[in-house]
Amino acid sequence: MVFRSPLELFSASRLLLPHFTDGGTFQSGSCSPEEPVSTFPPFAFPGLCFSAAQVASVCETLEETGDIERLARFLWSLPVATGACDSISEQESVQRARAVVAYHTGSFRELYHILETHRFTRASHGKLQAMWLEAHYREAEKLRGRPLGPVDKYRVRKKFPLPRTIWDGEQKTHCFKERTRGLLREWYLQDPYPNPGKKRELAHATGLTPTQVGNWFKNRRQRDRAAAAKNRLQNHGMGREGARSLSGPDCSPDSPDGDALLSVTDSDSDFDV
DNA sequence: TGTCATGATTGTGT
DNA sequence: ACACAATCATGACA
Repeated sequence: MVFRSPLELFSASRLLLPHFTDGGTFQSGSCSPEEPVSTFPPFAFPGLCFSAAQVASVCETLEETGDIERLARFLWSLPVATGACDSISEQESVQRARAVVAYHTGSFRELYHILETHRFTRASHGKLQAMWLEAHYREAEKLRGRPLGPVDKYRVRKKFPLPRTIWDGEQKTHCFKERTRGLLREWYLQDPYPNPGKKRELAHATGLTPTQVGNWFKNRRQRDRAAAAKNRLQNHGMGREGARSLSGPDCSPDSPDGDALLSVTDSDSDFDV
């Protein structure tokens, strides 16, 4: 019998390997946080002697097909802690496969350890980051006994930042500079619906992209409208005059909803009232 | 931990 | 294509 690939050979030999699903509990190195990362037997199946590259290739194929159970058995069959295995463990695909298996078996301690102690290339970052976050979300969810909202997830991300092994450290700024915001507010008061030319001009003046400028105006209009609606609701009982006086006579005539209550917001009362 | 302010994204209607 | 509402993401404060 000739095996054309390591995967084929592994497939043929799978009957000899442990099936952790039938009655078995595949929880190697997974059930308790204190357990060592790997409890794979030293040489579960000595008949399989793959080169490091072949092992990596099998890992990649099984990971791609999504057959996590087989991937787990294959990893389990690999030798550990012998000289020849160092080069196998060095393969990124092998570590990534171990991480995938750890994730799918709920062995989150093991997953975190793998991700923290091996440097991965950019190509793997997306998937590994998703696993890191999802694992932490699940743990937090279990702890709290209820699904996490966006803010809860944000806090989990803050508490467990991505390790640099799976993240290039690129940061995004969240708030614009005060000078930038001042400029945007000035222009908004003059025209809350700037044309593309004006947007470009403003983008140049502020150092933002035209998209950012557009987003800022969009958000601003939306929040002004929300504040106006809230105001109307509050003033409902105090008579129409009071409510009307808030919007003023020169309320932008071309505004779509006709109630553009410019800049009477909770947040920006500092500059616009 | 709840809540608010603010930048970004998404889905929908015109 | 554009404006909109709803929502997410992030940072800050109480």
